[in-house]
Amino acid sequence: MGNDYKARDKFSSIIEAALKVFGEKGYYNATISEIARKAGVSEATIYEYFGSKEDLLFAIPKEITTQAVDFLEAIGPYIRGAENKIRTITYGYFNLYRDNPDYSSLVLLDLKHNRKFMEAEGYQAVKRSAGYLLSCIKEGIASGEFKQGLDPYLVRSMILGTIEHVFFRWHLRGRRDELGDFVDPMLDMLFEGIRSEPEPRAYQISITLPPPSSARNKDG
Amino acid sequence: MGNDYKARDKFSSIIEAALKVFGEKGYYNATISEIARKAGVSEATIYEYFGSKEDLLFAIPKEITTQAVDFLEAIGPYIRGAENKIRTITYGYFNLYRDNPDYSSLVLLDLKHNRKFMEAEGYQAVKRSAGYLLSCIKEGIASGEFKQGLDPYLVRSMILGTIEHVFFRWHLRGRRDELGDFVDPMLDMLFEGIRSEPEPRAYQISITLPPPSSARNKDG
Amino acid sequence: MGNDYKARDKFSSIIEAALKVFGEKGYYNATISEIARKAGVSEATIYEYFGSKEDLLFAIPKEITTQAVDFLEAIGPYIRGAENKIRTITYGYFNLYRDNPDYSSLVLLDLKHNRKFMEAEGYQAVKRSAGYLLSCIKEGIASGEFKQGLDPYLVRSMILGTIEHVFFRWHLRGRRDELGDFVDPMLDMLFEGIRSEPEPRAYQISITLPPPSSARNKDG
Amino acid sequence: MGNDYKARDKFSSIIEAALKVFGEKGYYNATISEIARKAGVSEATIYEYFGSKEDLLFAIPKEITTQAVDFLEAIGPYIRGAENKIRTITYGYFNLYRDNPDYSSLVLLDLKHNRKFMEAEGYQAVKRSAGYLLSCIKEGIASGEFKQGLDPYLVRSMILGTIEHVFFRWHLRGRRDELGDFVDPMLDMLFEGIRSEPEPRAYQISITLPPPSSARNKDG
DNA sequence: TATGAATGAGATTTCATTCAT
DNA sequence: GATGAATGAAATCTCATTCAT
Repeated sequence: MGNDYKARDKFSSIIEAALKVFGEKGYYNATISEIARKAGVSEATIYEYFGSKEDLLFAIPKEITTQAVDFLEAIGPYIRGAENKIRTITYGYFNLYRDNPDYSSLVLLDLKHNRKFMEAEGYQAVKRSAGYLLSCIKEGIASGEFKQGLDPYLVRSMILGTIEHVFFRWHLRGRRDELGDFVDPMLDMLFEGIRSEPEPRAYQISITLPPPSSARNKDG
Repeated sequence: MGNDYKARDKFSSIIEAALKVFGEKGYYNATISEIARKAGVSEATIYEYFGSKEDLLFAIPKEITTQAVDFLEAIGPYIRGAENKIRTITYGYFNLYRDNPDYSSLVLLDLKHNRKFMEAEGYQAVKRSAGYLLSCIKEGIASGEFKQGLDPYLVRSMILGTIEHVFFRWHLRGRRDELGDFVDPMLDMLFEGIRSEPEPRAYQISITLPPPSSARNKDG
Repeated sequence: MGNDYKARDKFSSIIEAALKVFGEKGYYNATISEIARKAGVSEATIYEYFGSKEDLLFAIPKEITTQAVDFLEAIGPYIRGAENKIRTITYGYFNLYRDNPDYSSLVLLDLKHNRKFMEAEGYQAVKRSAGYLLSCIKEGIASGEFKQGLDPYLVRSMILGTIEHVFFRWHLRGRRDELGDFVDPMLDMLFEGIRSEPEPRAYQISITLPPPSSARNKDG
Repeated sequence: MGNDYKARDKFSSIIEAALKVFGEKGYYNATISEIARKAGVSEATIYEYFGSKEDLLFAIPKEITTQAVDFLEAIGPYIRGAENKIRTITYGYFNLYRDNPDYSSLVLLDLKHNRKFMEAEGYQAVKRSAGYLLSCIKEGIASGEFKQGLDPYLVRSMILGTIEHVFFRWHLRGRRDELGDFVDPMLDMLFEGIRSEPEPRAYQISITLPPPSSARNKDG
């Protein structure tokens, strides 16, 4: 048990070190040796826990994304309306990426480009999160909140694509500039564009006509 | 002249081979040796034309993107309205990425993540194209086509982010599925969301009143 | 401890192999691959112990020269007179070069021409030994053993230059001919040339005069 | 003939460029390409004139040393005494090395370490010059100017070794410091050490004695 | 379980040299 | 004779990975 604890410790410190090193230098320019140094273990130890460099890469999102999605799915039912759910999820991404820059760098600059990742276990968490977002969009269409005939995949691509694009530029420019809150403005635009038109309603108009007068007769 | 022709030939066949190999395997997994084989030249010859592997990578967008941007900027003035201009540019990206999948793979999976690329000459063309898109968005805001107070950078991020995200998935899924035309639906949503509201108009309502009758008095 | 022993072993066998290969072929014509083969390790192992080919080159004199200089400096105080000290040092060089032909080849044919070596750590030992020789020459001048006004640097250059030149020729001629002991003849010449003149002494002369004769008076 | 002239021109400019580049960077770090650039010809042209990089290296001393030796040998007969001849030769080396630093760098740092050079044609000139110096030393011994029993090879090694050593250090220290005239002091020491002792001569001493006086008689 | 030490397998890059024009 | 263009042949160095202890 003490061993388990220590093992968990090592496992975590390796993941943590890998996250930092991968995030800073990118997968290909990172070396196992540097990760080992930063984790305070030997290189060989890393291979005790992870089968290969790539395995280690793939293990990272599994740890982090799972937590995030669990949370989002847990609070989902308590939020009313597709727009609000989507807003919550989007902020989930935003906060996750902003507060863990190494992680977002890793995901956006390394993981996303790795075809093998799609076959790895860690990809499931990512998929779940994207699937959850999709289901909320579909819900909005089904409930009539959003226009009928919308392509929910495209809507999701717009949301995720925008987030990724903005963070992308942020990373490539060295995270220098402040990341403003672009989520609300983005969703405002988007919802404005996809919200269903109000039904043409019949308005009740009451008009009180003045009593006919002689003057009136004259005019007539 | 014969020489020039041959030299240009080699130059092009190296670029072409590099595009293909980089596009397929990614920068780090591509080898000069494979590019040389595919181009039908020796490895050393590649180094005659390009100083290093990275130089070769950077030389590709310079060749391709420049052409595309030149074209867009040339026809720009003949297109009326910000929406139309933006639509044209977006289709420019779409067609370029769809018709040159190796190129889009290269740009989206390799070049964009390379910080050094931002300092390379070839980056200028990419920047010009993004700058042109931005100016059209600004123009739409200035002309009143789009809502006042819009963040043009965010709008651009939405457009580019969506395109990139969709192509991204396409590449990662092995370009299996058909790429539908998502540009029009996307822009429809977006324009709907950012177009200025029509001014509240005064509607003319004509009412023909029935002549007052005794029955009426009774009712009242 | 077993590990230390083995590591020291490898370190030494690499140094030894490098000494031999560099000594035989010269730095530029030697290859890491041959050194590795001769040392019985892989090429990569060499890079575990030495950062680069040049580092390996520079590591050799550090090992060897240090020992030699330590010895000379240790026995220095027990030797009386500048001439004797210089003779001892010169024989130190002579024996070192003669008994370690690969080493002298290395030093004379490779190291001495490497400007970077002058900035490397291993150069210190070489410098110390030359400095020690210089100080003995200065001592001889100060004590009056040698002529006043001598340039001690020039004297040192004559000693070292002669040694180097002779070994040089020896190496270039393939170490065929026997290396006679040229140290004593050389120093005899040199000391003869730089030793102070003996003070002009007063000689005692006895003359026995013949008795004065009449003849003599006539002459006068 | 015009062609011959031009050809000679190219030949010379290649030699000149090679001298400069080899002298500055050393043989191994020099490239044919740089020499070609500096000579204003194509790389291929160099191979028209010289069979290989090494041939080019060896061709340099042939040109330069031959001239110098020719001159020395020509004036030799007009100089009286071995010491004077040796002094003249030594100054010949000194001036040649000092006035053509690229050449001395080349000779001392590259050529001298090249065993193949000893088999090359250009080596003959070097050998002639050393042989001439040796013959002058032998002449001095034979004529009785120098001590009998001297090893003329050792004397030559002392002279050449000293010169080389001093220039060596000069080059390795980047030719920063002024090169004083060390030839005269060096030869003064050396000649002092090898000059034959004057024969013990019979000196003629005349003494004029005072005439014998009465006082003398008393003393007797 | 943990690791120090060792290495196999390549990749990039460099240049002297050749040859068709 | 001159050369632009092409390349064969290596060499250094890097790292993920393994294994005996």
